[in-house]
Amino acid sequence: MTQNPIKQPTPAEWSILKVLWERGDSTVRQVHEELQKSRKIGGTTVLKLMQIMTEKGLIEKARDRRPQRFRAKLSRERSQKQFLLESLDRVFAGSAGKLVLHALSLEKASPEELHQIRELLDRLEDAESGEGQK
Amino acid sequence: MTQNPIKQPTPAEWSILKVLWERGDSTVRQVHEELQKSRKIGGTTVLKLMQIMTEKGLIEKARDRRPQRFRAKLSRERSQKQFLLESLDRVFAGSAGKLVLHALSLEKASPEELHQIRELLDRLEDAESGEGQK
DNA sequence: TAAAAATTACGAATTTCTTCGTAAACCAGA
DNA sequence: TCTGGTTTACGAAGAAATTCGTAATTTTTA
Repeated sequence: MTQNPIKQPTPAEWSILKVLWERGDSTVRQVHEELQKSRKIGGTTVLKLMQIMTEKGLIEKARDRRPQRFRAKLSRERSQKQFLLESLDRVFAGSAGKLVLHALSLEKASPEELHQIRELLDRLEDAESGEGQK
Repeated sequence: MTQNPIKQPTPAEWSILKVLWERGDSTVRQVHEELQKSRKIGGTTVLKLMQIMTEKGLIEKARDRRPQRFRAKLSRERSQKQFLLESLDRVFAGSAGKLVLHALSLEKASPEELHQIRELLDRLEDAESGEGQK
């Protein structure tokens, strides 16, 4: 077997992963400093969380020398996609379209992003129309 | 004050809400029967969950006569939107565009949905272009 | 190298979620 | 009305998530 059934990160774990993705491999101290900017949290709490995440396989030690550095094992993109896949069933009854429509209606996407979305949409609809004549 | 800081439903709670949304106001027994189609779960477990959900304000009694009926307090749409709003920060670092792009790339939206998405996109980009000259 | 500082391990308390057993309350038919 | 089945309340156990204190270990520095 390769990997245990991939477990979704918990909210606290997402916050740690976010730091690792944004500033690259980091020590516990660095992660702690970053998290403290947005909320009160103890240093050993962060350490413990990161130890558990290591057991779970969410992160790994980037090196063993003493101020250990950790890195996220999965890319941000991969993790986000996984998150959406699981949310689809639980929250949107499988309807990806509903999900997208709701997300768009939040009106929080930038013009550039809207443009990218349109391009992706074009590709998807093209693929769609070609489908019939296989 | 009106409402406590809206708490996201837990996975088990989503599954109960789904039943209430899909078959309308229901008794504990009815919800239980529905849930059992997809997984093993005790009757009193469902009851307890629904009692807690009532305390939290997620659902409410539709009537008090003995086989009590419950209804979801928030619409499915409202709840889904709320879910996305919270996911945005936690998972997508605020980028709604990223969220939509990932969701689309799952390629799980139907042609009709893609069409609806395009229409919404048109409206959003129109609004966007008009923006500059306020 | 010894003391101080930083880092890590360990264990445990707390909270939330999920689960259910048991008992109380209620209702419907005999 | 009595009684048996249904429905509801209550309490509590077990698992997962979050939190941290204390102690052990390692590194730094004086």
